[in-house]
Amino acid sequence: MKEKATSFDIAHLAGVSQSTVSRALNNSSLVNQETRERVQRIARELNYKVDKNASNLRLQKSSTIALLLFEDPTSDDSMINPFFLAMLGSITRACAQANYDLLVSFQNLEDDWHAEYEDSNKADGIILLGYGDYTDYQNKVAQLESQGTHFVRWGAPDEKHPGISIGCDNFQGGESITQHLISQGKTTFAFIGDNGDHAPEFKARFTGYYRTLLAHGLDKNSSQFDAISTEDAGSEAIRGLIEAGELPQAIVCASDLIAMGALRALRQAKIKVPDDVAVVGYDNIAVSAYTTPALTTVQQNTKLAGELLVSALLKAINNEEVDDYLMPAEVIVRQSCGSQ
Amino acid sequence: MKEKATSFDIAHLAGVSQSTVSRALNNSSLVNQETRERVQRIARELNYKVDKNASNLRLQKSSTIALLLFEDPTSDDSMINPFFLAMLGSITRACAQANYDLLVSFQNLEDDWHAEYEDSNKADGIILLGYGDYTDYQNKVAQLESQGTHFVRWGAPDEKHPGISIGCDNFQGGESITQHLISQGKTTFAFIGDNGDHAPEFKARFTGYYRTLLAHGLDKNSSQFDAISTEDAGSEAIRGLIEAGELPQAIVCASDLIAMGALRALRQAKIKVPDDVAVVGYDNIAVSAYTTPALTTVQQNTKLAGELLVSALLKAINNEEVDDYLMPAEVIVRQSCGSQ
DNA sequence: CTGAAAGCGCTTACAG
DNA sequence: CTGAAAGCGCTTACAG
Repeated sequence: MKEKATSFDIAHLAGVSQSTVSRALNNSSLVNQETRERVQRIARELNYKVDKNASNLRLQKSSTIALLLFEDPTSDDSMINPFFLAMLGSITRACAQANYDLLVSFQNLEDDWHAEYEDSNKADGIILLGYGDYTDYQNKVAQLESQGTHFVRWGAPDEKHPGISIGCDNFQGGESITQHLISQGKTTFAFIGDNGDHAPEFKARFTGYYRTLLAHGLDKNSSQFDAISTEDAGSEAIRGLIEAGELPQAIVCASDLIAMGALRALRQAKIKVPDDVAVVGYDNIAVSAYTTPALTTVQQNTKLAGELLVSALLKAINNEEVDDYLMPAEVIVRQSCGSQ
Repeated sequence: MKEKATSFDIAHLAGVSQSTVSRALNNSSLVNQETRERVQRIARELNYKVDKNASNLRLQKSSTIALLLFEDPTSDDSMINPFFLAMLGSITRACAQANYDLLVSFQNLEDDWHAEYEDSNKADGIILLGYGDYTDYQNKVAQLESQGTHFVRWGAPDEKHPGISIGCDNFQGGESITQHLISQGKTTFAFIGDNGDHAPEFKARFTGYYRTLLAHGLDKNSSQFDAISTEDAGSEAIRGLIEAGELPQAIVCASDLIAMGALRALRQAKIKVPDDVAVVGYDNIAVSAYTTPALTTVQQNTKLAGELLVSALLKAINNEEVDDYLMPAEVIVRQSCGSQ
């Protein structure tokens, strides 16, 4: 393995000072064009690359963004929520476009919380995805804020949370999907998903759902069953619902993963979807188009979300004013709700 | 935003020299225990974190691994192959466990090829995932090798490729799935997927498929249709197959994505799977369990793959001897082949 | 347009 | 056990 070339090596070969090499490589207008071209040519020949550690140290920045993914503590360790994977993809692309590197870290509950990315100058800012344990999450966000760390979080704006948030309107998503079911003539409902303060996204979806029923005078025809965002929890909740007695006309699941489990449990119980009961999900993960029947769901635009998260963070890093942004959620109609 | 504390600030507060602070924080045994504890306490109070750029610069390493994902140039820009996303997840976990950071980069064809991660000291080594354009890929691998970069690639060992490879046995996977179909009594076959030198993984799967037919004297009963790894290509190929005339008893797809498209095209043509024709895929992506019928496919163990890639790279970085590794591929039987 | 010099914040060989 | 000093490889204010 060859020794790595430094700017001094190039300076020597080009017969100029090291300062001039640095200027030439940074395309400074201060340097003679002929000199600049010569230096750049030599740099290319030597396969020279600026040492990022040195340049970052000098410039006190890193051109790197850290992505922290907080997973649901109870979710299967080997499986990452497909929705976050999709987000990861779009964030990666957006970073590349902005010429930033992306440092990825999955935070498990057991891990030490290390938000040291910015403190240690490894990253100029942080994107937070997911909640993990919500109480824990709030502490972490508060800590980031108090340290003056630049960060953006995926989620709804919230007075309890400082910092910039980019999210998708879970309340409106809950409304829209419920509205769709009502317009299909459904009159009795069940909501499958946690509805507590520890799961704010699900709670907002539930609230949108419930308010819509209320507006139509259907709020008495609703039940709710707890479930975290896994298939197994969905199946479990459906078994509870079946045991509880009468089947509703429509089952609204707080996530696609829950809906997958619901479809499975219903199939096992020989209950036909959508003939006996309509089922809808939330997230529009890739799988949802392929279930039997294909799942009607609510889409969050992950491509746009990634772009917004990155551009908002970059603005924050440059100390520009940034507003929270709430994207609209869009109903994707497939077969599981009986519309088609 | 507060100024970041440096080791000098801590030295000042602790009444010791900056060298001692550095030693104390690195748990050097050279420092008095009482002093060490005092320094560490003050560091904690100030929320001090070692500046990674400075320490990396000094140590000439980065404790960071770069993951380069080469996508199929023709695949939909907004969609990342779910198989790679799964790999990404397991690599991220493995890195975290080894206390390495992970820099993620998606390389599009249009992008400049920049393997400068190690050259610029941003990463100590590189993991290559995917091929993109294969000819291009070979040049890049050769370039990495000639520069003495530490890298590991996902794929089969190959004399034409220098460097360490970790992969899954595509030849054996092709054999196993074909063997399974033959044991189900199938006697006529079609293979959907490219079979050229630009797609070595598909080619190996095809070769395993074909050799198995040959061994059973069934090689005359086989046709092959080109397709890259997308749904659309799969649908397109199936339409070609249908137009070509007689339907085989089994369709072997070179990837699950192709198989998805195949199922779609067959459904549109009112051809029943598995009653009229068996269909099998390759990869066991999450979606494959949810298609109708659920897809029989070949699994590559992504969790193990991620761990092996990371540990092999770490060994290479430490200049230890590393061997190529070829994982076995496992047939996952579901409904689409008619076995259940 | 160019060069000599300072300094970013660390780690560690050297001297005590 | 501790401190003073060198040096990792850059960028840029300063002087010319």
